[in-house]
Amino acid sequence: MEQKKLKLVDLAKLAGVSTSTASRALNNNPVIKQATRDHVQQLAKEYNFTLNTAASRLRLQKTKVIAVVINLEANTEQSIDDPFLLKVVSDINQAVNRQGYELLLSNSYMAGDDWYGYFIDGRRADGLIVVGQGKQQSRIEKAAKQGAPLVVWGDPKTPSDYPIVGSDNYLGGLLATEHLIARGASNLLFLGDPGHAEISERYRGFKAAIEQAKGECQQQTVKIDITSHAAYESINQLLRTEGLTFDGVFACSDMVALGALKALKERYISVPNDVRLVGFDDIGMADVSHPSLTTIRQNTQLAAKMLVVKLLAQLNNEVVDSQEIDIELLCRQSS
Amino acid sequence: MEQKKLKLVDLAKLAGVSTSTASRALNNNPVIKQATRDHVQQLAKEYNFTLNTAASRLRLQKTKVIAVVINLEANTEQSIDDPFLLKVVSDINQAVNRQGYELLLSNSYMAGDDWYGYFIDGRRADGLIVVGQGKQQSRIEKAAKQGAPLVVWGDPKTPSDYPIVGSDNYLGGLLATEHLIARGASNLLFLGDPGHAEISERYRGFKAAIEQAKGECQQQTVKIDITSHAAYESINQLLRTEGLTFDGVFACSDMVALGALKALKERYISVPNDVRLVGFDDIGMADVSHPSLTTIRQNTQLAAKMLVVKLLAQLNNEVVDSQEIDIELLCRQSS
DNA sequence: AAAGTTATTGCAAACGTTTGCAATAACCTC
DNA sequence: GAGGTTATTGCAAACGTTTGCAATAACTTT
Repeated sequence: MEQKKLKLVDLAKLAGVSTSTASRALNNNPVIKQATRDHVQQLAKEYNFTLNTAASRLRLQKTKVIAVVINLEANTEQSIDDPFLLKVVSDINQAVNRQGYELLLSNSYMAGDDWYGYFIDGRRADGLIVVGQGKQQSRIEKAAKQGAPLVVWGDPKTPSDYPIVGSDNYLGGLLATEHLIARGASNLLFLGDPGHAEISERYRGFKAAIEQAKGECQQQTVKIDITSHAAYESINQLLRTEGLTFDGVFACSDMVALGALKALKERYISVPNDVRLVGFDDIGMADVSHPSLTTIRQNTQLAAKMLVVKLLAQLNNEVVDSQEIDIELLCRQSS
Repeated sequence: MEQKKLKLVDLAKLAGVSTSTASRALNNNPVIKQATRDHVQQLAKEYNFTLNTAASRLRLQKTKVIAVVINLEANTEQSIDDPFLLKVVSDINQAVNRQGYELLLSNSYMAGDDWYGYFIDGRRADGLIVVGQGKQQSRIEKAAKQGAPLVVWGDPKTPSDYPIVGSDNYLGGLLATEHLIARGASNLLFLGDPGHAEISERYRGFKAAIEQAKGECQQQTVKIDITSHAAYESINQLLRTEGLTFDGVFACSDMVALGALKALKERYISVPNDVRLVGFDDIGMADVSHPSLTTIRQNTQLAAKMLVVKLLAQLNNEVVDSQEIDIELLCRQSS
């Protein structure tokens, strides 16, 4: 069953041409006569021929691979299991493939701190997509400074030497909060970690909306890790110690919102009647939860496409900027 | 900033040894004097030296890469966004890295039908982990027959030429259903697609539990795609046309369970009082939903580890079998 | 101190592509 | 049909490692 692997030279022999001709024929090089090209390609199909990518990469000095690295601080942040992040990765995977590249999935465990050395010098990938700005960007900056083709999913407003693609988080926060106010909330709670780049923009939007309301609104902020569990705990805690001191919640992510929702429901606080709740992301669960979750939808599919396009542009030595992706308020039952 | 990439021969020159010695020193080959090894490794660190993996792979004829291919029929099944599948991939990623391998994330879009040719002959990876048996296993079988080192996440009871790692789905179905009955349900509904390998085992467990109950139980089956949306729709439909004809639901996955839960809550049918509900998987949301979801927990972390171990064993020419991973009933509020 | 071991290093070939350049084949033009 | 142009092909080098084998260096032993 297991046959000897066919090499280019063998295929060439079968076709009765030289290796160079075979190579060019496979790559559809127009310098080769059409008939010869067809013949070689036909044989390649017939014999299930595949190029040895290792050899090819060595010779070409490029890999046709894009590395995706998930950039999370180990302890406190969103975990790698966060459904939104995984969705982003999955969308990037699609986008990468559509451009004929392959996707090397990586985390800091393998790559260490020297991303340029590991991926680029090591010829593991031609470029990097970093998912998650994190709180600390030194590794990204270092890689960029060394000249790694690189693009980041994060907050596009952050000034940087490298392009960042992400949602308009400020606008998202603004719209979400305006919506809460419009729905009658006047004691607003922000649930999230303003120390985190993307979240801080959402927080800025939150504050701006309250500002606009000219003192009609109270606000408070509870700083938590970006997990549903932390949200659940902190809302519970808050209700226990202070009682129901708010009637509108802007959660920095849907997972956080769902954690909060659970805590509220357990105490028979009605959403949306007693408390209006808005999340962020529009993960699959937002629609399935009951009440379904009003949220700011991030267009991850478009974002993924832009990430890849911008990365390929860099490989092509073009200069590219950061880009904001439009968001959208999805009004559902929770508000 | 961008310096010329250091090659092994340059590093050797710096160390004052030959390329061969440098190579062996880096690989910690004991034939090289300890002092020399230290010296070379020290220099490598200092100059941030990285081997060119393309060259290395060409020479060694192996890649230290494992390909993960998500094997889903395009149209009807769980989507690639399914949180459980993504969790599995994420756990595999961890396990792969822990063994010093890298992970090439792939779907059938790139690999086409000839996985052996694409991954193995093409020297893109040393072995394959296939996630999802799917309904149709021909591509897997073909790759296995051609001698691809390969291991599958799926239903381990399926007879096969290749090792399958997965949960004891039959037992899971049995436990879930016994639990429903123990909680007083007697009109049971199975929600899922028994045409799918893993689900069919869960279904077998479901039927077995009912059998045990000696005619005390009624049963019905609603065949749906494995998505929360399909579940929501079908429960809605069922309630509309037939009314509440069941008091216990075994959903073939948590996403399905959550979709069902939403439909029930919208009609003010109490879970668990009117209807007891059990899911499968234990995704993150199971705990966050309200009521929290009783479910059969799949130990994906252990499974991922076993998948990788078994794949590496194959690379080592050992013969390996399928393996069942223990499951566990997590009793929460929905039952 | 010569001969025999053993520890350590270096030479050179090989892995399988791609491509610059030279060579040949095919076609024109007058 | 000789000379010129263009279309098509092949030769051979290069990409950067790793490793079998031969060579040398460093010890032992007598």
